[in-house]
Order: sequence, then structure tokens, then C-alpha cells
Amino acid sequence: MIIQLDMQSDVPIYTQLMNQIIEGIAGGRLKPGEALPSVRHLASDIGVNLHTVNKAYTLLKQEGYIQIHRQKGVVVQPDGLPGLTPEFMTKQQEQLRPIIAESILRGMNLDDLLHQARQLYEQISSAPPGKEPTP
Amino acid sequence: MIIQLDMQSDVPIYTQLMNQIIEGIAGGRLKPGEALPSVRHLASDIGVNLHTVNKAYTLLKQEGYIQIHRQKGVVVQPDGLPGLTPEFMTKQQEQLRPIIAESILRGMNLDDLLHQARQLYEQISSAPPGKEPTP
Amino acid sequence: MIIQLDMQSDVPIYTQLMNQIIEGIAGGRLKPGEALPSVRHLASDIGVNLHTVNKAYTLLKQEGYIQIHRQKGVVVQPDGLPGLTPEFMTKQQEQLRPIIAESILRGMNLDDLLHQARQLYEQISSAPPGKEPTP
Amino acid sequence: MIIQLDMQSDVPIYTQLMNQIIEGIAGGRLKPGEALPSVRHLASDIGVNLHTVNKAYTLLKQEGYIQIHRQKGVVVQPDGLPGLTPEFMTKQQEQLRPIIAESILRGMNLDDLLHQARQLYEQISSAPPGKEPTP
DNA sequence: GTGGTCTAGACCACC
DNA sequence: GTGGTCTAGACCACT
Repeated sequence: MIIQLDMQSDVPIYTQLMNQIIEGIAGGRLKPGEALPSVRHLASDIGVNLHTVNKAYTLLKQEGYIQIHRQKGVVVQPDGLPGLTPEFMTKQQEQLRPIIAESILRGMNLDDLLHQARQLYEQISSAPPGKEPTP
Repeated sequence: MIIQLDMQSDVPIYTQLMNQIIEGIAGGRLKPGEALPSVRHLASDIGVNLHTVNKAYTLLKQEGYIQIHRQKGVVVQPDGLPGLTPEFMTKQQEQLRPIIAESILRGMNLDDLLHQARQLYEQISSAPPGKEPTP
Repeated sequence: MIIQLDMQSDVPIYTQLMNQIIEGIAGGRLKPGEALPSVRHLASDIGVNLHTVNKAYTLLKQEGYIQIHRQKGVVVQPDGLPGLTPEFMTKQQEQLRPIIAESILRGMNLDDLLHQARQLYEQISSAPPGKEPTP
Repeated sequence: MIIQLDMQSDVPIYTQLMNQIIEGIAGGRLKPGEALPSVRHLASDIGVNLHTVNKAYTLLKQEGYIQIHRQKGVVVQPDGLPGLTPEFMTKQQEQLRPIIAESILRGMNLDDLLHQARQLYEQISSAPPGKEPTP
């Protein structure tokens, strides 16, 4: 699992971390039940502060994407993931809304937008780097 | 033009303001060339500090959505926007990526996602609140 | 004498006015002793406030470029223009300094900069629109 | 890096700050990748408000001269600048135009103007104050 | 009355 | 401790 961080970005490092781990799970590169590196290990690997990794893990746990065991360490949620709660749907709409508004304003038509979304959906769920999905 | 702000939200007020104005333009409730309220006026209307509105306007100007006109005050950009520049497409992808990844992880299928996007697109561009253009 | 103003510019209208009149004199389109339109006339011609034109004229007078007669109205200074005072040289350097610094930083070499300056010098002093220099 | 501000000048403090930092980079006194003082530190050093420094830094960041790095703080842009884009050339001409017009009007001949430009170019790019790079 | 600038003080998110 | 955000109040330049 390779993590790419942009230190100049205005999106917080812990958020970037969360996003990349979520993408990893969504793409199948991280399987349910699989172990994640320890806070200390990951922090030194990617060269960020312990607190930063810790915050990302804590939030991922709160949102139900991972489990934090005292002994086994950090593992990807094996018991089924959160699902499409009403809260999530609301959050999703609020996030999509400004992106779509700007796209409209720049003259993007509906088909192009949907095409873009489809492409990203397939790209993310296809999990290019890492093992082939078990045949 | 009605502005709805969520003071509890973690998204900055000036960003909420920007988004709502962009949505207003995208939906046709704000027409190109139309005047926007002055910084002071809008600030007292929505009950925030003058500088907060000023920051939103300044950023909107920098991104080309509005003009700050020496005589007419603040007006919606009458010439079109830059359009679908490569920079915009990259930004859009980076914004969409984590949203779609999380959707995948929560089990949303492609059709539902596209449906959601279509609905928002139509909702935003239909300009629901406000009078019909006088026939 | 045609005046072109940019209402969106962040440079004040009265400054734009001054610059254009100075350019007009430098280019020979306005001759020493020649009359300029009255404050009222010019203001209504270019669609700006009386005070704005008045401020431009007052400053031009202060700097010695024009004279304001109670009866003859406003005329281009016939008695010889200010000249290269030490104050002007200082001002000029302070204005050029940041422009040149930025040019250096963007990789413009000295020859290109000088070429640019020469071109502008010749362009401005050649006075394309208006009468031919008396043969 | 010594900053000299003129509190009486009509050019805004944040602009003076920007210009001096740009000159510092152009002259090699500030090297690409080098750290700049924090907003608070610089503000107290030069005796202005924190927000004034912040504004200068924010604008410099927007124009690509510096980066605001999540870990290292504020650093001089390590990658080069955009270069001589058409937008820059246009902006440069619009800035030079009134300066040159006024110079012509005051009787400065072309050679003297070019001499002045060359001198400033060399003065700025020679980086006078500061130690020689240790041999 | 408009936007632009500056100051001051406070809280928060991030690292 | 860092930058980011918000508030508040003041003065000025411009129109």
C-alpha cells in the first residue's frame, strides 16, 4: 500500500491519509480483516507526525472503516462496512453540490459529467496497483 | 437571492457564501451582469462580519465569477467563464475521487451514483426559487 | 483624443485618465498650448463623475503638465515641461524596481527587457493615431 | 533578509512586503526552497500586524512565488516560476507604458532610459547585501 | 456610500 | 507554534 501525500495541498494530511486508505479498501488493495501498519510504523514510513496518523486512524474507526484492537493492531473492518445511511447521503449531496454547480457554470453538460463520474468509479474500483483479484 | 448559512458547519462561512453564489449563477437566479449587494449590505443582511463577505467576493473575483466594477459595484461576470480548462478538470477529479471512493465502499452501485449526480445537476440548473422570468 | 478606460481595473480612473493624457502629450497627439475639453465636457463624454476628471486635471496641473486658466480653460503646458528632476528620477526607479525584479525572476534576460523598453518608447513617441507630424 | 518599509508611502504595506520579497528572490538573497519567517515572527520583527504579513504571503503564494508547506512553514518556491507567459508580458507592458510615457514627456531620451533599466537590472540581480556564498 | 487597507484580539485546526 | 478563520472598529481612496 503506497501512500502519496501532498504537503503543499490545503487539504489536511490526516484527511489525505484517510482518503487514500478508503480508496485502498474500495479498490480491493486492502482486504477486510487485513492488518494496517501501526501508527508509529506508518508515521515514520511517510514522514509525518504520530498525532497525524493517529487522528486519521481514530476518525476511520469512528466512521466504521477499520477496527483498532489492543493486540492485533489496526485491521480493515471485516464485519461489513457502514452502508448508505441517510447521514451519508446528505453529506454526499452537500459535497457534490458545489462541484456540480461549478461544472455547470463552466459549461460542462450532463453527459460529460456522468461520463467523468463513471470513469472515476471504474478506475477506483478496479484497483490497478497490487495483486490481481483472486481468480 | 436568499443565502442560507450553517454557522455550526466546519466549512468556513466565506466558502459557504462562495458556493451559494456560484450555485445562484449556475441556476440562473443571478444573471450575468446583474449587480450583487455591496459588501456591507450583504454582511448586515446575513449577520456576518464585513470582512467575511469581502473575502468571499475577493476570491470569487479571482476565480472569475464576478467583477468588482468601479462604478456599478459588484456584478456577476458578464463574459463567460474560462470553461473546461485542464486545470479545472484535474481539480474536479481530485474533488470527486474521495467522494466516489467512499460511495463505493459503502456499497453504492454505479447506477445509483449516476442517478444522484443527474438529479443534483438538474436540481441546480433548474433555478427553483425565484420568480419565473416575466413573459 | 480618444480615452479608453477600464472600469474593472484596480488602477483608479483618475490615474488612468492622467496616464492617457500624458501619453497623448508624449506622443504629440496633444500639442503644447492646445486646449483640453472642460471638466464637465470630458466627464460626460467618457461617462464618469465630475470629481474624477477634476482630480485628474488638478494633479496634472500640480505636476506641471497642464495649465488651468479661468477663461481659456484647460490647456497643455506651453512653457516647457517639468524635466528630469531628482524627485522624478527617484520615483521612476521605485516604480521600475518591482517590475524589473519580477521580470528577472521569470527568466527574462537583460536584452529582452531593453528590447521591450525600446519598443514601448518608440511606440509611444510615434503617436500613431492623429495627424502626421508636420512635414 | 532585511525588510525596509515606508509607512508614509501610499503604496500598501503588504505590497511593499511582496515587492521586497520578490526582489530578495530575484537577487538570490532568498534561495528556492529556503524557509521564510513565520507570519507572526515577521510581523513582530517589522512591527506590523500579523494580518498584513498574512495577506502578503497569501498573495505571493497565489502568484507562485512561495509555497505554504504544511510542515516546513513558508518556503520560497523551489520549482521555477511560470516564466514569460503572454499574460505576464501584457501586464508588464501595461505597467511600463505610463512610466515610459512620463519619461518621454520629461525629455528623457531612449539611451538614458535604457541605461537606467540596465543599471536597475544589474543592481537587483547582483544581490548586494548579504554574505558571499562561502567558497 | 463603495471597496481597500490596517490594526487588534480571539479561537481553532493542524502538526 | 503554525497558519486559517472570524469578529470588530477605524481610516482612507474613490466615485
